[in-house]
Amino acid sequence: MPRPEEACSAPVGGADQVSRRSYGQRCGIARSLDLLGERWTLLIIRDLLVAPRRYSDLLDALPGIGTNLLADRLQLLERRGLVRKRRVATPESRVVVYELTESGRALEPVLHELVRWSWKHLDPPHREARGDPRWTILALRARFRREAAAGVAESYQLEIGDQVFHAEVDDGTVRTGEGPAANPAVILRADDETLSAIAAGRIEIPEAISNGRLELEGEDGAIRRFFRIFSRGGSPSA
Amino acid sequence: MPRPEEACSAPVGGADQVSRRSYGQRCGIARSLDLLGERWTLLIIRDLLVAPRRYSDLLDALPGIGTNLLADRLQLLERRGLVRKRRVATPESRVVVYELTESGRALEPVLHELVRWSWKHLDPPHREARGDPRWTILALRARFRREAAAGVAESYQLEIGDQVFHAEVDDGTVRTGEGPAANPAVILRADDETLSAIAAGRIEIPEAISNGRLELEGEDGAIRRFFRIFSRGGSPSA
DNA sequence: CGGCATCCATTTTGATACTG
DNA sequence: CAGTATCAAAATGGATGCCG
Repeated sequence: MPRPEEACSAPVGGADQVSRRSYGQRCGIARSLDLLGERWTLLIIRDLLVAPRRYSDLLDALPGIGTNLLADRLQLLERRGLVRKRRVATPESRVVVYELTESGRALEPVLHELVRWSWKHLDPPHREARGDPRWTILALRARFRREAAAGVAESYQLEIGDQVFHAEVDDGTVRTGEGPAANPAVILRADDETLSAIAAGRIEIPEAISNGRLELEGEDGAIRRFFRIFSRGGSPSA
Repeated sequence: MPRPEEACSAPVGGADQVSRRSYGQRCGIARSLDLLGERWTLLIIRDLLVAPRRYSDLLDALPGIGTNLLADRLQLLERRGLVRKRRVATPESRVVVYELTESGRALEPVLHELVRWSWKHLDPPHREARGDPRWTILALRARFRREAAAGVAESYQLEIGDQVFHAEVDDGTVRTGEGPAANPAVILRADDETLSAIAAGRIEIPEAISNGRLELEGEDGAIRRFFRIFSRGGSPSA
């Protein structure tokens, strides 16, 4: 006997599988998870949130995923309208990058809440866990407090391990990205483990500085602003 | 060759499986998904958010889960510290209920963001999808705006289909639950499909009233307050 | 009955090999 | 580099059985 939910799945595409498992519930959470609940999906979105990436970049950033699964997830995400595949013409050859659509980018608040939850309610990560500075940038964004950034317009440079990122704050908004900042008011240097521990609130800034694990360059006022803007508290619900 | 992540999983319990799949990443999102990413897990938490429930209640609310999986998920959630099993002594017999721990309840903002995302970025649900008024109550909570509730202290009664719920607003906080409100300033009556569509912003309130799909009792001022408090906008990120 | 444990058919997944 | 193809291992879904 065929299950009722599958009976009338709309025949949208061509050689579409008939049975992607759906919860079949009239509930925003269940319906979101119908699209996002499979393994790896949200992690792909996480990695694309920082910048568009190529297939092989994603493969590197997601150890264990397996080439077929990555291809499958990207196709699904594309059909679901969360990811777009774009051909970028470089001098030598044309490259394909995957980038988030607006719907995909709109998942950032969901991921912020997950990160915040992990800070408060999970044990510290295992030492052998793999890190990536881009994930730490996302954690930084989860600490962004719009109110504290009102009226501020300056940029910060973050040197995490051997990679350089920037955060441009402009009156209640942030934009983060790879590469150096144009005219940074603060330059922050730390290894990824240190900075992610600071973001999670597991170590204090003065402690990290005196340990030599965190280095800061810039005027005192700007440094204070930076830490006020990227400080904890943003959670809206009680 | 054994995978590195599995090499040193702490031998916590007794007959614990060695290999629950972990992403093995130093990233709050990945680590949260290590605990929450399996199928059904977040839906169980969703259902427990409204009120503690028994095994068979959950089985009813989650069609398709299968008895073994529900038992498995509940055990996992208990070991992970998100769910607590409690024996409640009733006159006739002792009953076991599952309830969220504080860490479990702390996931509510994550679920709110998922619901909000679904409103904006998903197509309307299929007509044959199964609904449950409790999910609609959660959607209502996702619309709660603390600022609009500042200084307000009154309660509302929601009659969804044949079930009755209450929402008590008290100066920037809400408490929702099953059963009637003590002294409701507003009584709202609608079927679940209507109210969930209103919550998602798919139909307007005046339209629903003139269709006879939504009924409101109470003073005009209180009704306006209700819809101001439970209105859209709460998303903190840009 | 409520609360699982067991068995088995399907799906998903992980890992590797292979191709344009 | 950007994927398919293939196949073994694990997770899931469904039915059924057990036990206070």
